[in-house]
Amino acid sequence: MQTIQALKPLEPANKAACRSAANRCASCGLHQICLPMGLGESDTDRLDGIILNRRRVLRDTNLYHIGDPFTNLYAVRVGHFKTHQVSADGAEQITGFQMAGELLGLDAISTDRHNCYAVALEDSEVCEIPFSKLEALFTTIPALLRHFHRMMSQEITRDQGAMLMLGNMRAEQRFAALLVNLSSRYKARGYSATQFQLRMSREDIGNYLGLTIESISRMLSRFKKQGLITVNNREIELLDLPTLKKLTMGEPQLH
Amino acid sequence: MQTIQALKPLEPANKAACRSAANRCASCGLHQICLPMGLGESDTDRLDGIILNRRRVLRDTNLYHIGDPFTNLYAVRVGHFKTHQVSADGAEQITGFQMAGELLGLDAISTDRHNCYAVALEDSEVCEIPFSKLEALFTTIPALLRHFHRMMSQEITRDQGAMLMLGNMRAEQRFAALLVNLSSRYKARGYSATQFQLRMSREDIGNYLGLTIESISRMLSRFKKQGLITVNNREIELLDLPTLKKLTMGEPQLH
DNA sequence: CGTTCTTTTGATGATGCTCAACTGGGGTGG
DNA sequence: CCACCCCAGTTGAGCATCATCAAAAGAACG
Repeated sequence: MQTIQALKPLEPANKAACRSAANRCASCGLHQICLPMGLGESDTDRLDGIILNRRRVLRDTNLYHIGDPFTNLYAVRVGHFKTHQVSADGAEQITGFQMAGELLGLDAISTDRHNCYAVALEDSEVCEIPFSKLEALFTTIPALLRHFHRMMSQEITRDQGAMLMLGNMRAEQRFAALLVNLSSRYKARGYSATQFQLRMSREDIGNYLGLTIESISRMLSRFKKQGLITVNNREIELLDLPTLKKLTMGEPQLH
Repeated sequence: MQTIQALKPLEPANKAACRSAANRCASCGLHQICLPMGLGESDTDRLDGIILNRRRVLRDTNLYHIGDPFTNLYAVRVGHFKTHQVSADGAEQITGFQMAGELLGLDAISTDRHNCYAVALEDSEVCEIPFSKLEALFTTIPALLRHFHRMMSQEITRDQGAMLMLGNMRAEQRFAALLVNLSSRYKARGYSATQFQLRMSREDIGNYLGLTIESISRMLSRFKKQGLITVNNREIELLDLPTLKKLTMGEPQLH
């Protein structure tokens, strides 16, 4: 079970101790994906200087709730998260799954309050980035500001891609698209592109894709029967990535 | 027809002339919605100083194409735009409708190329904001940077709201949500919240909402029959905004 | 006033949802 | 250790929503 998945014990609350070498951006395996991407050594250190807290978030607990006052951005250090919105009638919509090196909280800047819920899909850790201190750094580290803008812009593009999926694709396309997407993100992080764990429940997958849990289950069975994947609970292997990629495209449109 | 809708003639290509008083941010009716929001007089002038071009975009023509190199952001000054994505199989998805005071091009920052198409829905005008010059201003006008971040963040929230709509709502809810959304945006700009023109075609509406043109047409007829709206081509009046708002919520979810 | 494009309306059907029953793994308690 | 429960997931049957196809009506434009 992920709940009791081994995590290196956190250092004592003493902040200086928390910033031992292993916790520094410079020595973090994600620093070429995460916020410090492209920064020189000294600038990375200055960014490091404002990230005083790592925070552990247990499975199924919230990193933040909608409406919480906004003070920090968070970078996922270990684990996985989902973010979700809730509509007026209480319907939930998962707006994204976040993995190591990705930022959480960008949507809160506009209103100074968080505009979604962020929940850990497994026991996870985040780096807490005080936004006001980050803003202060922007004035003296242009490269940091640049990359921050890129990350926000990327989030916009990502969301618009999700709109494309929800608005235009059939169930099978959407599901294939999610698998291919996860695959490429794991690959970018040095993990296998074809074998990984689905950190989210079938229900989460269905919700994200605008489908029901039953539909997801049926597609998993079908893909398995077709020899495209193997599944064992949440462990999945993509046996035929090229065909899955083709599936994301569906029938070519006529006009 | 909108095609021949009266537009004040543009000044000659002479840039100095183009920045006549009427064209300046300070005297623009949108400056409390648009990028200069909250800036003092002198900072507004400095922002003004980098916006040398207004650009006219005729109906059904592109402000930019996907893949175009990114050099400028654009603020809608007059008219309306739509942005759309195209998937691998050629399916189009409209990701948003933009009106006066809204920014176009934020999605291009991440890759230095535009990641969507922007098309004028009617003869329109935009203010061209050279992004590199804007970045230069950021270092000396913190309030400008702040508000820029807010606008990007707002775009993220907006897109995630659209995901909620596409993933969870039924046809009727989506359509009511669009009407209510347009209504509030016109209201924020000082126009009537209940009477306005639908600048986009039925096809555009359907595409944006993930529905077919026939479904849109049927809902318009139904709403009309129910006394919620009146429609005449693209002219629409919302007769019962409270009920429309209720419709956006659909049946309250059980759990 | 014919041509063309957009919109409306109707009839039919497929995709994916709802409801329901069943399976299997994991944890708990006797 | 087994019995039991509980929850997540799977599978099946029927159905609703919305798409598709088709045709006609209305608006725009030369």
